[in-house]
Amino acid sequence: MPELPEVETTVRALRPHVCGQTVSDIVVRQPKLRWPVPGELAELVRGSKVANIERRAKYMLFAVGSGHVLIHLGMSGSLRLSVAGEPPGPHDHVEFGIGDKWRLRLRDPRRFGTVLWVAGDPGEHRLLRDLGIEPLSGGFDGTYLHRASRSRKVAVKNFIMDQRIVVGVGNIYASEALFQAGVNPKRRAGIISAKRYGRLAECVRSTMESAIAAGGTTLRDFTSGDSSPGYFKQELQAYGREGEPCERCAGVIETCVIGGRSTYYCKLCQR
DNA sequence: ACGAAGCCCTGCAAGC
DNA sequence: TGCTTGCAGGGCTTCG
Repeated sequence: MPELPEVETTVRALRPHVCGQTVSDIVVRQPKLRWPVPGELAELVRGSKVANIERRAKYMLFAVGSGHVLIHLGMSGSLRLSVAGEPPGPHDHVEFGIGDKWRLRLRDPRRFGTVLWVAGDPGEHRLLRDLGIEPLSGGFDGTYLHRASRSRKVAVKNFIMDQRIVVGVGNIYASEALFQAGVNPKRRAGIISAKRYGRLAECVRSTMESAIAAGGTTLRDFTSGDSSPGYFKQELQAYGREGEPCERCAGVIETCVIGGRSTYYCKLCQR
């Protein structure tokens, strides 16, 4: 679930329920995530208010007390609010009491997610300091991509998934944006023209915006235990559509592996 | 500096 | 039915 649009959707959904509320307690059932959940987390945040929730790349930053709780959903994570009293699921590894009404739970079967405490400036944190530009920010455009890609030999799909270049683009939206832009995902990043990067940047942006508008794929229902599948899946034109007709030409969606990740594209109209 | 591969986990679907 | 295999929306780390 968690690429930029899903993380953004999560943050927007949580804010009205969580901001201004006091963290009453923390339960860590499984501290072995991507990195160990800090043992002192509970005493650091218990009794403090959540002042704000922000997103940077695919990370969420909860401003609590004197610092921030940094959360990444990894491959299989989701954050959901349950009403207090509802029993946790088998993969609800970390849980925050929010006020006296809610439980905020990190559910993450594969445990690639992250829950860390950041004491200082989050922008200086080692996980955040080298991150690239936000694709929905003003500075993200074809000129930026073109300049950053010169002499790069990686496939353009890997290039736009590189979080040091542009953040938030994961395996699904990389295929989608390249499909919309008519750019072959295997093409070397360094030989693509500025004009084509202009179109690609627009397509990355519009794909993200459409997905956010569709509500992402997580956290549709706060009070129920499981989340609904989300609407954007219906709008995918390339990802997961192997063998189906291309929506933009007479071709057929094919699949290949780039950088170890499955990739969907149309050989005919993506050059 | 860059690029490719390994690795961290569990769940699920497909194939035998 | 039950086992094995491969694959899954991420990204840090290591190696060449």
